[in-house]
Amino acid sequence: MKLPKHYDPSGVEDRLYQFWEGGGFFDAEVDNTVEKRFSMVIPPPNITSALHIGNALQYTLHDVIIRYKRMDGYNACWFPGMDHAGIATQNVVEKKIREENLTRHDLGRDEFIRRVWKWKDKYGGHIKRQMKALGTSPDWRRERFTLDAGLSRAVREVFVQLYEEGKIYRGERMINWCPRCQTALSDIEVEHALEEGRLYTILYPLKDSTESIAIATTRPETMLGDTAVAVNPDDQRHAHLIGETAILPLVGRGLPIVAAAEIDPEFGTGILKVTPAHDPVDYEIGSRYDLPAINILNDDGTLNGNAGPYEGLPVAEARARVVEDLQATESIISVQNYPHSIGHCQRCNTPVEPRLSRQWFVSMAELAAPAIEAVRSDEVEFIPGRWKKLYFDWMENIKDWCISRQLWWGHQIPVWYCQDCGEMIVSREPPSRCSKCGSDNLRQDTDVLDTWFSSALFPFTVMGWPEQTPELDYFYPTSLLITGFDIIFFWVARMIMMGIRFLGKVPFRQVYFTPLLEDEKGMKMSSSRGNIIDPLQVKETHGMDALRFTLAQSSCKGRGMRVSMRDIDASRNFLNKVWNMARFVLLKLGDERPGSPKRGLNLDDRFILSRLAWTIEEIRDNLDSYNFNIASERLYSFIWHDFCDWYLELAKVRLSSGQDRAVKGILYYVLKEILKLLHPFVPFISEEIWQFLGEEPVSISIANFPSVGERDIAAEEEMEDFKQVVRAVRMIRSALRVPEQSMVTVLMRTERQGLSRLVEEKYEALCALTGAGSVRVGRDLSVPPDSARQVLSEAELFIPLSGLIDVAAERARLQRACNRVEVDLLKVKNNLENPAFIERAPAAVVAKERDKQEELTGKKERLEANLASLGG
RNA sequence: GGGCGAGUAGCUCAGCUGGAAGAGCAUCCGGCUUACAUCCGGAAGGUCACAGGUUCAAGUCCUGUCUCGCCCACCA
Repeated sequence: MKLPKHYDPSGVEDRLYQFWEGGGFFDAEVDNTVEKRFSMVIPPPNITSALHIGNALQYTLHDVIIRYKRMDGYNACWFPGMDHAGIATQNVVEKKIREENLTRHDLGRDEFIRRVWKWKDKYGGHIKRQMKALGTSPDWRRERFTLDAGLSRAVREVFVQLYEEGKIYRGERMINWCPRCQTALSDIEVEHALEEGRLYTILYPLKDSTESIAIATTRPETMLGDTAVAVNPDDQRHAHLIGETAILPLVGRGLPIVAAAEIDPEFGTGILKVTPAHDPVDYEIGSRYDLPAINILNDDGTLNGNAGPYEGLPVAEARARVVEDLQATESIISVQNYPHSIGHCQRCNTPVEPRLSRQWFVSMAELAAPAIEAVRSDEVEFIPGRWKKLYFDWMENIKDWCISRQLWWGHQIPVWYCQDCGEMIVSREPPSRCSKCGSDNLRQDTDVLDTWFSSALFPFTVMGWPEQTPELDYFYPTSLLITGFDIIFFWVARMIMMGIRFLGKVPFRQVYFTPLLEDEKGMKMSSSRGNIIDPLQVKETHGMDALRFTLAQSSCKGRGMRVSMRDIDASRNFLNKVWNMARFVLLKLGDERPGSPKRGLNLDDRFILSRLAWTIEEIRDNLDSYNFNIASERLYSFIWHDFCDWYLELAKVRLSSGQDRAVKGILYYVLKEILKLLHPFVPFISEEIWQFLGEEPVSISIANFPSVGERDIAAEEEMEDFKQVVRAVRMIRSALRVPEQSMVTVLMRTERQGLSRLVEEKYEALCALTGAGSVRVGRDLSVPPDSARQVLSEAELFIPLSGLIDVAAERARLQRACNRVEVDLLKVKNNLENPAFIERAPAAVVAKERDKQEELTGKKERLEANLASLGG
């Protein structure tokens, strides 16, 4: 059986995935006899998700690491799962039933939830199939869903415990309300964006006076909820107003004028209208002075009965009408354009309304303290470390977390209210009767919990908590979390807090934050911008390995990484190279499967083994430190430039002369090592080739990851010399347009023993790799006067030219080379003529500088002589 | 208003603890050389954003400045 000429991923990938899954190669068992253990939990994708390039990146990096660890002898487990994604999923299903002209209210809660589950079974979890297409290797048997029975039980357990210790409470607070989703949101679910708005300055008359005060606002309609006016007590212009009463235009309500230090006298007129029910600052002031809070909004964002004649209008319309009416009474003295920041719902981008509302909250400060310490002490290590600062800034000023959502899809809050006596019962399981009055007329709180509440528990609930499972003993804390920095507050911080609180241990030892994906112009990739790369399409055209390799190779430590189709083309080309390299080796091997030779190694062998050793070391180091880009670059350049460009080309010569026995063994050995190194990055193609080899183990996914060998620096340096000779001959031939067919004699004059010996030893290879017909080496060669000359570090090459060369071009080239050398020489001279340098620089550096000077001087002389010989 | 990150070849980026500017793509020239034209060989291309400073020595360390990107913040 021979490898086909081109690697065709389609067909291969799916077949291999089935082979892996069927063979249980990704499964991990608790095994206390194995000390080396490694675990990760997936950032659970939403059930509504389709695989986009962003999660393709994250899952690829997960998979590189987990496969590497698995091969490296770790009992490595990757726990998969999915998130019920409260708002997102509910929105999708609501949209769907809208096609039947139904709202969720038409269906009722139970029926609606039944529909969502139905939807989940039918359409949800595409992403799981897509993760398989990507080649990811979690232990699928351990998959959990945040809303399944076990995790729901854990959620109730956590809720009740936090409630019992007073960390969860219910209260009326200023929250963010999305009028479209009709639910409360937490502060971090609000995204601020600068929008063009207007600043209106409105006159409020003073009671018992003919005077008015001017107040600036961007939201005139909220005046309907005004219950006071405030000024800064230190503001000389306005302090005298404190204690007086202003009259609210259009409404006529009297507003006490109070003092508030938070008012910036520089802004607007320095006077603030106070609307306690619809602004966080106003709420503060309101509660200080015990002012009434008048809510003017319905849940859907229209104005309510408190707005009098404006009742029923949406906010925007109400604003226009209020402005109109104010203008009619000439109460508006100025309107100016004023761009300002407006909060929007993260899910539906509707402007949110700050609003006073009765909700459930988690008190965070106490939970945060040990979580801050855990990161400060590197018990949880952040990589890159700069994200620590962001974490600390947020955690040290953490606000209470609004966890109740007025949705139906989610974990319903485990609180019941007695309809008879009003008692509130917080319980893990539904109570049958009221603990106070014994009534069975109980009703559960209708709200559900923020989706992130259950996500925060995922690292331990995925292992079966609150049961004391062997998995928790063995795999918790997990070793590593890989995620995006955009969910550092939503998820990472909360997991750390909950892990410490409920398990007494941090949930993970390290967090690697991936960069965010950008297109080739540096724009954030998003479907709305239309600049995304669709992984499934790439699978069709290039294969998933090409995508995986590109993503790993682009994953730098910056904030963003740019990826374009060109990069994926380049990866595809690389994999084609790998394929053909394997094809070549197998072609030469036939049915042989030689062992790796220990004796009879020549320079080429020693060179490639040494480069391999270095490459393995680099890959291990860089994977261990999550420098995926460097690891992939090292692998790429070893395979392509060390192995294919040099070792294989040299091997051809040796194989054709039929003299070398070691070469086949080395070819085969290095091929296998390369496949193993490749496997974490490009599992499909490496497995496919491995299967052709018929090697043990049956899957490369459980082969041993290569271990670091000894380097042979001398061999690498000697080979470097040889490469330089080859390159010099090629260059001079190319520059002078010596046709490929015409055999030339290269004369090499060198003082250096090593070089001439090398040329003699590798004479055949030198001719083969350069197209030279013959090479003569010696100190005193007689060089024909019309020779073209190439200067090597310690030698000169001549090609006798009987025919024509482009003298002018060659002279220009030499002149440029000469200039470059002169610049370098000048720098060296400056150093050496500087007494301070001689005195203070380390001796080794000074010696090196002297060597450099000698070398450059020689080079310069030769170049000049050469130039002269061209008649320059 | 604070904070973070980036500015190195036409493009995307390496360059770790300071000691002769690197790679890949793109470009140009030459090649179907017994695995690969998704390839091979060669070349060209850089005041390392700017200005100071520390040092014998600065993409590399320090201080400013500019440009871009992204977070956070209750100036209504």
